[in-house]
Amino acid sequence: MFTSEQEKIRIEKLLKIKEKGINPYPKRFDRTHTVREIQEEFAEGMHVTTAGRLIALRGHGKSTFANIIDDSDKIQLYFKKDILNEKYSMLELLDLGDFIGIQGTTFITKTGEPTIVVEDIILLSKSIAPLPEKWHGLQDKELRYRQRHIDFIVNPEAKRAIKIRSKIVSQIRRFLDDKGFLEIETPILQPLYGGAFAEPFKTYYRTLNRDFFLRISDELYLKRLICGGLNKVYEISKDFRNEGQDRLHNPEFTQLELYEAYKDYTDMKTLVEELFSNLAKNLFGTNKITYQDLKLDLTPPWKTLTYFDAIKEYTGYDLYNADYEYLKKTARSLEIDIDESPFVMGSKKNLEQSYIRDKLIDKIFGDRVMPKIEQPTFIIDYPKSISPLAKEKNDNPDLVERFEPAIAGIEIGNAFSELNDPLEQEKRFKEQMSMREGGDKEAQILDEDFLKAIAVGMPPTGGLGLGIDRICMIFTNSKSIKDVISFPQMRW
RNA sequence: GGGCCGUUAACUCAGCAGGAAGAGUACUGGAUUUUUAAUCCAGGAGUCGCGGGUUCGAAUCCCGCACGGCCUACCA
Repeated sequence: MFTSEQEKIRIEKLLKIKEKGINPYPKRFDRTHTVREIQEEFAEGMHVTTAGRLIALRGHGKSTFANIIDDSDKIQLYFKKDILNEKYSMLELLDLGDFIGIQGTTFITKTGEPTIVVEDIILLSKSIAPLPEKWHGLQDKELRYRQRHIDFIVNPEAKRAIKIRSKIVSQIRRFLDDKGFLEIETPILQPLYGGAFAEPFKTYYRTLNRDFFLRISDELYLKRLICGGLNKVYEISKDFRNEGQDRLHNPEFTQLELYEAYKDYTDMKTLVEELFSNLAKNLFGTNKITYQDLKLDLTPPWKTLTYFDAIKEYTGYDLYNADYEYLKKTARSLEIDIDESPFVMGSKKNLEQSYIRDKLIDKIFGDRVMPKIEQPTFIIDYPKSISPLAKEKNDNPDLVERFEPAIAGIEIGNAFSELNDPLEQEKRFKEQMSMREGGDKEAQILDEDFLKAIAVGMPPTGGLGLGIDRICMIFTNSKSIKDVISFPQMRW
């Protein structure tokens, strides 16, 4: 296991330490200060006891400089033989990567560096496997994702993204809790999967002798809670989709879903705006952030653009009443490879013409419109056929009360005025089922338990889903979703 | 699924008109009591991703495979 030259050398040192009667892995260590506290409160002459990982050693014979790092804060240590006496030889048994505890007194060197002159030293944990090179760190992306702990040690940016993510999630909880929402956990293992268009991961539950699915969405269970009289509910947790991976998709990802009774999608818009500027202010103290090369302003109100106006604005084509032949022509002129798309080829299958049409429009939207929307924008009023859980618009039954917030070309969520008419919902499910029979593997499945729940009665309800990973990408300026996931999915 | 690129020391990388495996960091030994990418001297460290082929000779050329990255496709 530990076979490299350097590992063997370190193991020899470890044995030597044990021979000397020193425990290389003691149980605990009391600090008077963390490294951060020392840096923040720094004054010359402080007596401190602190600990951290040794990351640099500069020996000068009878004196040695070192740096320790704790969390993300560093400090310089100064070891002198005539202060430490026989303990100075302890340095010979230390390696970069070891955890040490020290007691000493602060001072400033002649070059101006806050430093601790060490009066006592204790080994807290011996490191066997060496850390990567100090200038370049760990560059290899495969190693960074597979050995994420090392990535976090040597690449401060990697750790920063994960820390900001934690703050975002806890701030979202605080924001919603303060508004009186209840956080509720619903099943991850589900006998049926619903609430989104996606292929699921499948598993098997022995006791019940049947297949289960990892959820693709939390939607239908949360809405059953609304039917049950819980008026403001949310859930933050993993959903799973058995699909491709790229810079915006990981097979398991974190969603916030929330539902609020007596509200509609316009209320959800306000909530999104409020949440984002709350996050921005708490994290950075400003609504203006930079993502990649884009300067973004999250200040409410955000721009609102209808789905078809957005298509017109970014492609130049008005597709609202376009027939299928015109759409195909448009798709080709936009260089969208429609022959590759099973839905477009669906004309060969037994699918509704209008459904194929709307799927194709949505492909044009996803490929050529969404990526171009830079500033925070609500895209509203989606076609009904691709929104089977949303309420129709009053003035146009072909469209629904739905929006997707877009930032920096990234779709970060989805919201509707939730459909609560059981008969209409049943009709929409049946349409989905016939699309499924026609070959659309992602069409939604009729969920009788859900239908029965809204048949008992669901109040008017606004619902919202937000992709937590993508929000974290925006706020941490990460180009890939992998950078905001502690352990991204890799082949084993 | 497709395309392009990558895989050489613990890390970052060179070497690829085929001819004895290299550098920096890290490591080992020595010198050095204010350095901070410390410095100076000496040294050790490799299944060149795996398998096959061509060749007198392959890290280098050819084929296959594995893993990864980027792009693309699929995908709310």
